[in-house]
Amino acid sequence: MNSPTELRRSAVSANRIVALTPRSELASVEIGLNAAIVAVANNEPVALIIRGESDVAGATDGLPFGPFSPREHRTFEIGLRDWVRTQTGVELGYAEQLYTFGDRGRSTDPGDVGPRVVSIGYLALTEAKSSFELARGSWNSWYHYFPWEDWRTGRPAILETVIEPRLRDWASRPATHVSSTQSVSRQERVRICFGFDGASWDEEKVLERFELLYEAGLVDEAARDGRDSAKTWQERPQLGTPMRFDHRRILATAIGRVRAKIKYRPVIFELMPSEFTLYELQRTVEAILGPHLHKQNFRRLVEGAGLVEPTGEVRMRTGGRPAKLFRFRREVLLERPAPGVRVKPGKS
Amino acid sequence: MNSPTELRRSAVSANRIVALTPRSELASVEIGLNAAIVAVANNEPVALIIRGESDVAGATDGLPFGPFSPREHRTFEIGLRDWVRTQTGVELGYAEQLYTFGDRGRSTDPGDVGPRVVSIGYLALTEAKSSFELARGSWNSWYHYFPWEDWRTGRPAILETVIEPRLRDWASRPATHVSSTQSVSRQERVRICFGFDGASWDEEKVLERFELLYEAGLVDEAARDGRDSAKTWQERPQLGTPMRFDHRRILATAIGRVRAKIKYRPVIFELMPSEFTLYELQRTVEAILGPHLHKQNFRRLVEGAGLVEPTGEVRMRTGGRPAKLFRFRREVLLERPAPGVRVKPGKS
DNA sequence: CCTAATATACTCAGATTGAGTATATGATAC
DNA sequence: GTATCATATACTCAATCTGAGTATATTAGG
Repeated sequence: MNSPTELRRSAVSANRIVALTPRSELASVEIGLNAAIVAVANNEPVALIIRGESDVAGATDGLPFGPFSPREHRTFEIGLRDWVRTQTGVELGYAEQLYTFGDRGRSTDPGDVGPRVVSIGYLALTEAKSSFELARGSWNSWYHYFPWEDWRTGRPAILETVIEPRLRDWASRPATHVSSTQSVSRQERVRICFGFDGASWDEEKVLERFELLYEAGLVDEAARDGRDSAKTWQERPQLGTPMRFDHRRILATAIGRVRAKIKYRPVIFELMPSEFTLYELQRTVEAILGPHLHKQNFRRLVEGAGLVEPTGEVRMRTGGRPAKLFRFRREVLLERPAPGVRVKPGKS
Repeated sequence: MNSPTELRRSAVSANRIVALTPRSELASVEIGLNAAIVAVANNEPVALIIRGESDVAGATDGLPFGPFSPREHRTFEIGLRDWVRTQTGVELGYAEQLYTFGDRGRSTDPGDVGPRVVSIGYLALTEAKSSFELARGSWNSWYHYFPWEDWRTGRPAILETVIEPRLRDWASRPATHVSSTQSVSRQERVRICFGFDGASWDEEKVLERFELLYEAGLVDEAARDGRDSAKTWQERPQLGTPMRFDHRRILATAIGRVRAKIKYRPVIFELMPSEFTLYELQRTVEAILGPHLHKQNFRRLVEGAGLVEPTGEVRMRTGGRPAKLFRFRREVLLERPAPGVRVKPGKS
C-alpha cells in the first residue's frame, strides 16, 4: 500500500515546512573535552589521571579535560590533542569520540541555572613507553576505579562480599521513578550486568555496571549528586576510587569501548611497542579484557588472521625458549573488513 | 621497571595540580539535537525527512532537529523526544546517541565568528505503521540519499559508471593537506571503502564512504562548504540527494550504526510489528543490510539463537504454504550477552 | 486434481573453535 | 657440561558452526 511513489508524494505535500529552528532559539552551553587516555604498563591497564582539588565529596582524581574553543580549533579532536599536549606533554596517537554527556544533576553545581557544561568524552590509546615523561598527571590502574572489573585472578571477591548483597537489597525495593524505557526489572538488570545466578559475565558491559551501581547509590558520585538511595544509605562501602565530575562514567565508557573494539579493529597495536612477542601481545589483550586466554589458540588466531608478521628476530631471556618477535601487519587493514583479536574468554 | 607502586608515587607528585579549567574559560556554543528516525516500510528502509527552505546549494531535505535547552530538558534524549513529538507527531521508541559533530566549515556560515553549532546526532528506530500520521515530514527511502548503498538488486551500477572513475581520478592526484593521521594512501582508502579491485564490500562502512566522496568533492555538500576539489571540478555528477547542514553525514552514521547493531543487539525488532513471519523478518534485515540472505540458514539462525518464538498462529495467503507467525522472545536478553541477527552476507 | 509458489525440514562437507598433548630450545643449577 | 626447568612453538582431535544445497509440506488458483 505504501509504494515508493506514494512516499514521494507525501514528501511533496510537506513542502511548506520551512527552517524549523531559527538560530536565536538555540540555548547556549559550554563544551568540555575529556580524554580517557589508556595504556598498558607491565600488564596493568592504566589511564592518565590528573589530580585536582577535592570536590564536595572528596574526589580528587579526574581525566585530562579542557574547554572546546570554536575560535581556536577546527574540530573537537584537534582541540583535544592541543589540550592534552599542553596539559600533560602527551602527544595523542589514536583517538576516537566516545559519547557526549549532558545530564543535569551530574555536575557539581547544585542549581539548574547558568550555562550547562556538556562533556564530550574521547578515548585515546597510546604506548606505555612515554609514560614517565609526564608533565602532569600520572598513570593509574583503571581497576583502581573499577575493582569489580579486574578478573585477571579470577572473579573479584568484592562481587560476592559487597556488590551482590547490596544490589540484591536495592533490587528488592521498588523503583521510585517508574521509567517508561525501563522494561526490565531491577532484579534482572542486576543479574545480567553482574552475572549473578549463573548469568555470564560480559566484560564489555562496564558502563552498564557502573550506571547500575550509581543508580543504587553504591558509588560516591551518586551521593555527591544527591540521589535518593545514596542519602538514605548510611554505611555505604567505597566501591573503587571516585572521580571528579562525571569522569568515572567517561572512563567506564572508555573501558567498555576498548574491550569491544579490540575484537574487530586492530587497535590493540596502539598499545604495543613496534616489536613484541606473541605472549606479550596476549598479556596486553588480557590486561584489557580480563580473563586468561588459551595460549596456543591465541597464537593460531592472531597469526591465522594475518594480524602480525615475524620480524625474523627473537627475544632471548624469556625464561625458556626464545620467543620470535612480531610486528603489526598493516596490510591486514587492506585485506579484511574488520580485523581484530576475535577472542572469547577461555581457559589459560 | 614501572611497578604499580611507582605509578602511585608519581601520582602523588602530581598532587599540586588544581582545577585545570576555570569555568569562565569555557567557550560557549549552541547545541542542536538531530534525529535520524529509521523505519522499514514495504521492504524499503526509510528515514523521517523534513523539508525546509533550500540552502545555498539548493538542498531542501533535512532531519528533524531542534535546539537543546538545558533549562527545559534534563537529558539530551528527553529533549530530543520532546522535539520530535511536537515537530512530527512521532513518539520515539528506541533511541541512542550516535555522534557529536562540530567541525567548522560544515555549517552554512561562511565566517568563523559567532557561536558554533554543535550537532548531537541520534538514531531512533520505529515501526513503520505510524508512518502516515505524520504532522510534518515524510518517510523517504534512505537509498535516495545513498544510492550506492543499495545492493538489494546486486551491485549498484552507479559504482561502476560514476563513482569508480571519479574516485580513481581523485586518488591519483596528490593530497593537498598532508594529514598526520592519514597513514593509508587515497588509493587504498578508495579500494577498501568501495570494494574495488576485488576488495570486499563492507556494508557497515557507510560513513567512511560518504566522507570519502565528500573529501573528493563528489557530493553537493562539499561544494557548498567550499572544498577545493569541489570548486575545481566542473561537471560534478549528483550522487544522491543532498541534505541541509551536515544531515547527510548524520544519516550515514545512523545507517552504519543500524547495520552494525542488528548483528549483536535485537534492535531489528524495533522495526517489526509484534507478530511477523520469519520471511518478513528476513526481508526487513535485508532492507537494512542490503544483500540477500540464505533463507533456510536465516531461519536456523534466528530460531537457534532463541530470538523468536512461535505464536501458534499462521499467516494465510502468502502465495504458498502458510507461514507460522513469530514474536520477539524478550527473554533472550536475559540469556545471552549479545543477542542479535548474526548474519553475514550470502546467497539467496 | 494438477501446478505454481512459498514455507519448512533435513543433509552434508568444510571451516572454525576449544582444549589438549608433544616437541623445541635457551637459562640455570649443580 | 649436563640435567632440569621454563617457556615457546607445533601438532592433534573432537565438537560445533556455517554455507549451501536437496527434499518435503501446504496452500491458492486454475
